Amino acid sequence: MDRRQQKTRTAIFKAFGTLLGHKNYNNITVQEIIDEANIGRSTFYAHFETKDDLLKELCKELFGHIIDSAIDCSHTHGLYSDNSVPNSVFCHLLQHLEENNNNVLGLLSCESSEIFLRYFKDSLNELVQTQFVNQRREKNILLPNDFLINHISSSFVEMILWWIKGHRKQSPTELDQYFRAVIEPIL
Amino acid sequence: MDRRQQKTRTAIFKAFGTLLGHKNYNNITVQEIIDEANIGRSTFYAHFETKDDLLKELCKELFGHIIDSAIDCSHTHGLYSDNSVPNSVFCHLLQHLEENNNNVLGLLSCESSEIFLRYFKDSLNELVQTQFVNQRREKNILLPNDFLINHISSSFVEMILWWIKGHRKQSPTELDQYFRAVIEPIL
DNA sequence: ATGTTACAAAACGCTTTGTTCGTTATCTAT
DNA sequence: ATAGATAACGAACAAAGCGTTTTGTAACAT
Repeated sequence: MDRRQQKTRTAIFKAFGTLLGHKNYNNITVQEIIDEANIGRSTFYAHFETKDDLLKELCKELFGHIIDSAIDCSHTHGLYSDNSVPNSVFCHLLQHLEENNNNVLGLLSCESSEIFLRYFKDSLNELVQTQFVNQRREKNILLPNDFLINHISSSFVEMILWWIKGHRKQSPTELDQYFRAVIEPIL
Repeated sequence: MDRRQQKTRTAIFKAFGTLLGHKNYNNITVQEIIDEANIGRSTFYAHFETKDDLLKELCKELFGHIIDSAIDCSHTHGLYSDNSVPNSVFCHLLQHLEENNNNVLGLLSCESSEIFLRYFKDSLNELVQTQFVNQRREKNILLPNDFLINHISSSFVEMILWWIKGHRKQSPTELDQYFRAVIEPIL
């Protein structure tokens, strides 16, 4: 792919991320993104139809990578197959988050975090679907499968939100413990 | 209070609700609200500073009533004090929701439901805080209190979201069972 | 009945949006 | 190295939406 395209694309993403760091999504204008990215107006619209489109593409890249990495992880040393740390996809996810490549945490911490968390949850749902189908016991036979999946990924995402709002005082391992404590009893 | 004020206020709320029924919040213009409510432009701005302000006020009225009613309920026949149905604040909440006064369900079902759910969760947090403090056992001594509260109200709200997305096939009683099944094991 | 207050309607300046177009700079392939 | 393709620039544009102001009218409370 043309280097120029790649350059402007990342410039836009970076500028967008920077702005999100100290402004609400709704209050960011396209012009601000353009200025921050130092590109021409028509160039922006050549890459993205609207601001919403930019958001969607950013999320696609962001969470696409995260989930892919999680799936890889679960393939290489299998879910719950041994007790070595990290022993769950979620713990792996948490550590991946704390490494904070691509400034994921910055985006999840910003005023408009809700938007990203919602995308995040959708991605997670697919992951949980593939990972937890075989984890069910007789205990919860009365619970519909999709309810359970929704509950698990929601709990994870909302934990992240809580974690961030509390200024990330806990380590990934601690969070993983909390998460297990509320999820494993119902599996 | 002046009858005229009350009339326009409710007219605006109603128009806003109608529009939200088939348009995304972000794509609704003030002018559309004005036309739908059949009022003058300046009148709208005499009542609400912005569209966001209108949203906030609507949520305040909506969830204020719901939570108040829930608190009343818990006072009158006490939480978990007897086994009569409804025996939990949440079951009461669910039934209250299904009665659907003020078109709460309509708003929670619309494209912009996320916004309302977020307000809903904030209100719920306070409720859970007051109701669940004494419910803890030694079992979960390792879990921070605010984590638990967040987990409980998040789970409830996300269940509602799941319920609505699935076209509300379950009854309040069923939902209450699901909710207990994922919450009580960790208390 | 009277003073007060809310509403309607129109016009206003301003900001933001998304598009167009001619020019310039930078790439890729040969 | 060069030619042809393509991306970026930048200025200008119409259109849409916002929030304010003003003037006149109707409804209200007491």
